[in-house]
Amino acid sequence: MAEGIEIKKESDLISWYNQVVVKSEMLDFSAVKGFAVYRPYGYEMWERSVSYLDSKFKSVGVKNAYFPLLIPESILSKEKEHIAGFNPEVAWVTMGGDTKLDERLAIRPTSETIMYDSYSKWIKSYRDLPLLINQWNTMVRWETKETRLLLRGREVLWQEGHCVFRTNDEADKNARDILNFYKQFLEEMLAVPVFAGRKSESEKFAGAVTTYTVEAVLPNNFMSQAATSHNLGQNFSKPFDIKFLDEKNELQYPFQTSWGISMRSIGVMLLVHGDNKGLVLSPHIAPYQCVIIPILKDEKDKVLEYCKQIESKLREMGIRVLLDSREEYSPGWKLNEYDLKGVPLKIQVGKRELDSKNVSVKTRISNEQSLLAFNEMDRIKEKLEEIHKKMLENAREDSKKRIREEDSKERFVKAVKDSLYIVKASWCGTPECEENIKNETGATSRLIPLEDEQLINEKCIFCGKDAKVNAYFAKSY
RNA sequence: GGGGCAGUGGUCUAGCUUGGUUAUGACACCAGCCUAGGGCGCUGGUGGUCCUGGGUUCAAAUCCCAGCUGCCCCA
Repeated sequence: MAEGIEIKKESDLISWYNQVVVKSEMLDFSAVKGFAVYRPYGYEMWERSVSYLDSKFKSVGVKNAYFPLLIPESILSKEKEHIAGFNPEVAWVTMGGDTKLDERLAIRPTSETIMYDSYSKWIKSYRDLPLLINQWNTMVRWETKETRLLLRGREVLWQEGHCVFRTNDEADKNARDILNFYKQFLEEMLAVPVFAGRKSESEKFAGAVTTYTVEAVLPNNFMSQAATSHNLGQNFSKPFDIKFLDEKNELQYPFQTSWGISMRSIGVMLLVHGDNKGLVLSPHIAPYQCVIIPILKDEKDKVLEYCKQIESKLREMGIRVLLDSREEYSPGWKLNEYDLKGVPLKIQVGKRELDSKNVSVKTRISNEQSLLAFNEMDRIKEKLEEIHKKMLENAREDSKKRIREEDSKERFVKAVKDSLYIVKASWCGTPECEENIKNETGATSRLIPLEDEQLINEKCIFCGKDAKVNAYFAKSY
């Protein structure tokens, strides 16, 4: 069983993070660098995420399918920017048993190429469009830098949606609609507020026309990309020879999107909400929303019987509840254990509660304890909703405090270099300027707001040329 | 890509500088007793490729080299 949290969140964020993720029994390291083990407690959060998102995707007509893990090099290389972007981090299969393969096979770093190879066979007429397909799978990118549980692994659990449309407008709308689903997921399920925007030229997906992104603010003034959605234009339909005949009997190249969210989003949630006692989970994602801890001293059997009544009542209400009646652990031990695991509500029940037909309810976020009558238990449901709302609100306020508009280059460089705060500033948007910013500060542009905004300054914060957009700058995981 | 730090029963660790008896302690785990409103207590017990491989040596957890894993810094 897990022990206490020794490393504080504020003193060393990553050590703290590794500690709570492992000790809460969500994930573990494996023998291979960058490949994590997802234990039941962690995997259940992913299952809940999958089920939420899957029904969102299906609500706009997207169907699930499954494409191969391995991609022949000739197919992966068809789109030039795409292969240039991914080549350094592709893992290759070169042997089949003892035999060297004639053509090496890439373990998918993403599936645009293998899927569009099929799409070119399936799409013949405007009647075949739109084609809306998603797959839940894992991909492998051979990260050479440091890897981190959930945040940057070599194998990533995710979904990738790949849609094909007749017009650019339809494609762009799809990319934005999905981005909106991601934003809803992060806020409604994980209580993680995000900023939506688009990526700069150098940060966008290899082969995309536009990459939309949702980014979360972290407690160390980093930003983390929680999901992306790409408008691919005709950049893939042309090299992959995906064509359809329109109503006028003319051959056209369709417009495509691809979009994905990974289990990193769960990691971001842990960073945003966790504290020195462990995880803090939104009731919407928590495997257990509520744990009952019996105080088994006087009238043990009656107390236990009462606990079971409470358990079944909560279960009837559709609440995910755990009654932990193990006698080998003390109540105090259990309180600490479920704090570590982030359970939103703890219900303590002993002789006192039995006699008064009450339950004592304690929240994870504020550790406030209150008394609730047995016949008022409907309020638990409200309490859970309040907790989620409060978590989102708190995180939103915290995010805002960490962002500042800036118009002095000197302060900009210092702020992002030392992660003092996240900077929003006017910017020229060119790859050269971004490269220089990265070299000097270690930070990059994280997003450019979607709506047209008034420029903070006429000139670029860094190079002083004419500014084109406002952008957020921070280091990232 | 370059550099640095770390790795000792399940967990955290002492020992390493200066090689030498049976590898230290705490927690966890198991048995029994005892307890119970924020990590109870007592007694006894199980558990070790000292990260892996090689080298130096009469002798390596300890010194040297390489690799693996984790973390940090620089490009």
